[in-house]
Amino acid sequence: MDTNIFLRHLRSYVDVPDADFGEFLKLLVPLTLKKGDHFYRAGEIPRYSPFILQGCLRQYILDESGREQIILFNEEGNWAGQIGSMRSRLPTNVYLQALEPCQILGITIEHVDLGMERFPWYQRYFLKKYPTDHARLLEQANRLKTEPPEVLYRELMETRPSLLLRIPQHYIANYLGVRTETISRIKTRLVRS
Amino acid sequence: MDTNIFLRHLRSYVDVPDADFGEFLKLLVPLTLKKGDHFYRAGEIPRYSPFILQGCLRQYILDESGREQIILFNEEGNWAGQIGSMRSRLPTNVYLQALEPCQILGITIEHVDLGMERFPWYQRYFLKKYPTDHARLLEQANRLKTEPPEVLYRELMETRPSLLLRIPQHYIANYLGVRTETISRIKTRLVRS
DNA sequence: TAAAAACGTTGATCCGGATCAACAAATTAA
DNA sequence: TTAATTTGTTGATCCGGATCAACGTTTTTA
Repeated sequence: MDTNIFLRHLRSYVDVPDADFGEFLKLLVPLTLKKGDHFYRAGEIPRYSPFILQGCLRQYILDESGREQIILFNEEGNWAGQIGSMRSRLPTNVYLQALEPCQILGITIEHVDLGMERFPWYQRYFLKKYPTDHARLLEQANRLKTEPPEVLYRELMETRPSLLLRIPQHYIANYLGVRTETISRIKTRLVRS
Repeated sequence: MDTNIFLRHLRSYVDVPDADFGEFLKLLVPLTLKKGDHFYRAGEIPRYSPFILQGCLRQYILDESGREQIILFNEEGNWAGQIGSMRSRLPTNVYLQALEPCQILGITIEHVDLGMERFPWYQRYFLKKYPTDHARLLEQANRLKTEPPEVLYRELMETRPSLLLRIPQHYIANYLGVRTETISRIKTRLVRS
């Protein structure tokens, strides 16, 4: 199991001494998911926060009418967790599902705390990452509300081209808030021009 | 300056001993805002996180085209802050502006930490409030993207009727992602039925 | 308190995306 | 490897909200 991508992720935020990384890894447990598996469901309190070594997942909620609404996609090299829910012990209301076979490193909230006690850089990592993520998520949510779908789709092509290759198009459509037919038409429009 | 609303807010999350509250209040500083004042702007690191004793504010961002996009409205009895930005010392990218004359209790990040050391209930308050807020915000952002504006407007009438009375309608329109004319038409439709 | 600015309404027209339907292509499973 | 299921495309029609314009009302400010 190649944990290099995890080290690179951490180092994109803070300095991580080579010596620490091996120790730190002991706090996480390797897990695998089959395509379609749910890592957790709404109503549960997740046991692990998952870092994705390989694969792709989607987070979605069920609205009052029972329709799935995709909140975001997570690819390898990122966390996909509802860590807030783990910390507060309040059930989450999101579903986390593997869209491909996945290799995961899972960490419990207890080990998060342990890690922060032992490794000062891990604390700094949180301090830097959390508010940034939160802000970016809100901003993205705002774009989904205001920008026309063609702009959003072009943005995805530029910022996350891999996503468009690996994920069924109707998931993209759902995420962007349009029908899959509309994505089809956007694509032909983009090719023409 | 009536701080009762603040005590009630805290007590809606955790038990606060009467004796503690007076002490705790010393960690906050009373501030006032005139209508139109900005409490902070994008690019700044806010000095205080504001609890609103009286009044109403809006949080908005400026998109690449320079258009204002309202993220949310905050009325009295709530915090309106970008506390993540204060903690991480990274500049925020949101504007916080008073839509009415406001009475505020401001707290610095240093005093937040001090408060958490001194008052265990304040720690529990954070633990309970933060993830809940985060989740609710995301869910609301998702509704703005998926629900038709008439549904959203009716929801506002039920959940935040005071908002519709005190805020200019074009702000509501911006928040819901439609034009002010559309709100006009929704209102007449709702009256008819 | 008068003038200016901000705010809200109504009508006409236009357009983008939804919807429905039929079919094609690609995956998955038996 | 064939059948079944999932996924994607294309066309026709419809509808909700954008846009533009004109006007009325309310709030600000001098």
